[in-house]
Amino acid sequence: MNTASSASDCVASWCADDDWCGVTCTMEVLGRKWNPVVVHRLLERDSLRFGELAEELGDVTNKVLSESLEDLEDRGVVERTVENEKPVRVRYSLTERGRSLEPVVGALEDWGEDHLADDC
Amino acid sequence: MNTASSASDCVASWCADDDWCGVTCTMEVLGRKWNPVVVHRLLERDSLRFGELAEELGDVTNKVLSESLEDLEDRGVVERTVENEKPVRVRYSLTERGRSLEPVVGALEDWGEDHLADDC
DNA sequence: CAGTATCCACAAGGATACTG
DNA sequence: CAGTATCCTTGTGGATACTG
Repeated sequence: MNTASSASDCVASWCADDDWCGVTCTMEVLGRKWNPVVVHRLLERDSLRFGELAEELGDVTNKVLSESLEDLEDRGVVERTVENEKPVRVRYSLTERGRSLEPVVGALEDWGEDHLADDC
Repeated sequence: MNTASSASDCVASWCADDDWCGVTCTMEVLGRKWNPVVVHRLLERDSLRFGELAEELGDVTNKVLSESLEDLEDRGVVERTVENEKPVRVRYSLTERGRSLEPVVGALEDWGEDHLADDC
C-alpha cells in the first residue's frame, strides 16, 4: 500500500515558495524505479496490457510492476481499463495528466541517450 | 518525439538495446532523493558551499547531503573544490556534464510547477 | 491473463553526537 | 565549516508460489 504522498509533501509549508519544489513534486511521480519507463512505453504504444508491459520491461516481476502501476494510477497518471472477457484482459494507458509528462520523459531519454557511452 | 529511437548501445547488459534504456540511465543519476534538487540549485547559483546548500534544501541532514554530493561527484556531475583557509571551505559546482542536465531538470521543474495545485 | 500472497534483503534516508 | 561516525527504520525491490 502507499499513501498519496510520502515523506516530502509539496503542499507542505516548508517548500511552499521554494522554486525547487517543482522538481521534488515531479520526482514523487517519477522517482519510483519503474515509473518513468512505464510512462515512456505508454507514450509510445498508447495502450498496453499487463503482460505486454512486463515483457517490454524485461526484468520486472509481476508484483513490482503491479505496485508501480497502482502507484501511477493513484497519482492520476495511468488509467486502467478492464475488458470483460473470458481470460481477464486489462489495458493500461496514460491519462491526460500522464501524457503531459511527455516533455519530461523525453528530456530524460534524450540525456540518457547522449550519455550511454559515458558510464550510466 | 523520437519514436523510432536510435537504440544506441547500452552498457548495462540487463537493458541491452531497449530504447527505454536512456530513461533508466538518466534516472540512475537523478533518482536519488536529493540529487535533482542539488543540481537544480547549482544550476541557479553556479557555486555553493556545503552549508549554503544544506540551508537551501532545508530538511536534509549533513550525512545525507554529504552522501548525495559524493554520489554526484562520482558520476561526474558535481565538482568539489577545497579552498585552503582556516575554517575549511568547500565549493560545489557543476561540471560540464552536470550543466548538460539543465534541460532535464528544467523539464522536471516545469511539470512540477504546473501541478503543484493538483496534489503532488 | 493478470494479478495476490509471503517472505526476504538491502540501499538509503534520518536522528544524534562528535571532530579536524 | 564541513563533514564523520553510529545506529536505527523504512521503503522498495526481488524471488517464489499460488489463484479467480
